[in-house]
Amino acid sequence: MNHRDAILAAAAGVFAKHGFRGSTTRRIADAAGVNEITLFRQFGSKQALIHEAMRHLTQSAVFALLPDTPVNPERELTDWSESFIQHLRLQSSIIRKTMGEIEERPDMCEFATDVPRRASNDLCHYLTALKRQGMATEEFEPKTAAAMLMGSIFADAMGRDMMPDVFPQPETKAAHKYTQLLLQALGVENGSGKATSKQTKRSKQFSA
Amino acid sequence: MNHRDAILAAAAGVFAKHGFRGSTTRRIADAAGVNEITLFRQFGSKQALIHEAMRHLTQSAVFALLPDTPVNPERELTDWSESFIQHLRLQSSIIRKTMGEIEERPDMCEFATDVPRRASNDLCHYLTALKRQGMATEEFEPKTAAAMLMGSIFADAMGRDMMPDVFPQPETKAAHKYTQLLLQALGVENGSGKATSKQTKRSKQFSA
DNA sequence: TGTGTAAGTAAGTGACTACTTGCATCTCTG
DNA sequence: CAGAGATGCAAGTAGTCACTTACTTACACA
Repeated sequence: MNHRDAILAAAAGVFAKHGFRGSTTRRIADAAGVNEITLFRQFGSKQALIHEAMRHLTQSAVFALLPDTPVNPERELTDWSESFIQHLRLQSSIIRKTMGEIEERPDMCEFATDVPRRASNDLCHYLTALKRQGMATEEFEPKTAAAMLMGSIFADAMGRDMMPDVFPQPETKAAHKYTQLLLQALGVENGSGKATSKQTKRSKQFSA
Repeated sequence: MNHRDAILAAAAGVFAKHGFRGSTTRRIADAAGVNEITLFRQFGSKQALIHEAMRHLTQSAVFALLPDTPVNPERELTDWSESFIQHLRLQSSIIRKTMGEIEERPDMCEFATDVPRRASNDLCHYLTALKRQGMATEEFEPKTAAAMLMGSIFADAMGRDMMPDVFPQPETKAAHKYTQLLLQALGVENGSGKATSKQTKRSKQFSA
């Protein structure tokens, strides 16, 4: 691996563990297996290095796309939700650090908001299309519905390790459950069959 | 104000702004209008002081209670949601800092999880009662529904100032909108009678 | 008046921090 | 082989941090 890339990866890792203040140049250099001075020669300053590491990280973030026109809402939305929650869980440390430090370092804001912004945009478009195509029998605001699904997923990804008893079990089904409950609110029929099939209004996926 | 209380309040304020590492004893002492040495004589160490300040803070946190037996779900849940979101917004700085540092300082965990734990418990009980009383026509898991409502509110309180365009407008109605959408998912009849779909219903006025 | 307690002042300690300088070493390329 | 650029090493700078020591002041109470 390139020295430069090793340093960037190390910086991201150390930042995820210790935040900005805790990311000493010594720690980053040790993690990268590189002399501390190399950091300064390559990036100029600690701030520039971490800035660069964050940009590098957010640029490489990808997750599932939603189709332009809904076909099987339950499956499409569940796939998306699971991909989204997985991304948030993998990055949970770094997200928590960034959120905690955003008031002191507003320059980080663009990196922190990039992913959720794109996600919200995609989801809103999808929900609007759902509505326009008459696949939802209930009235709803796409933005509110999108904020609810994303918020549930976000809170789960951030909070479950701290208080597992507050979130639905098992962890692996949580995104699916949030998605189903949201579709229930929108009055979207249970999509286990073909999309154009039945007209029933209730979905009882939670019978226990 | 007592010197001790002034120091505790100052510590909480400085922590909310700068986090643990950024909460230097000098900053806290200045904010409290007290000599730096007084901190150490009163609390022994910086860590003990901040620990004490956090305990002091969480103990004084109160928000709206849900009734044991639901009467007017929309109003009761909306009141609760609004009180909860208001609490989270007021404490958003301190919550973000605590979340960001919880991996480095697990001893803070109990303070961070105390409020949401209590909230989740209350909400789950309420939703279970709703179900037991047959006030919800749809099937649902109380824990999933509770996690969704709390998650939406939490994400809104944490994220709106960073990306206002992602959340429903206006800010003051957001908690109400999340609550309504959740009730829609549970199949709880709309108390205000302005929903376009589904059975509209009788008066909701019941309490003073 | 004497005593105990909480607070302030002054000075300093050792550890850590970002960052710099000077010089030696290595590797790649022409 | 020669030169250039990247890297390492040793040492150091100026600053901050939590925390300590030794001494002084202010005040309450008996």
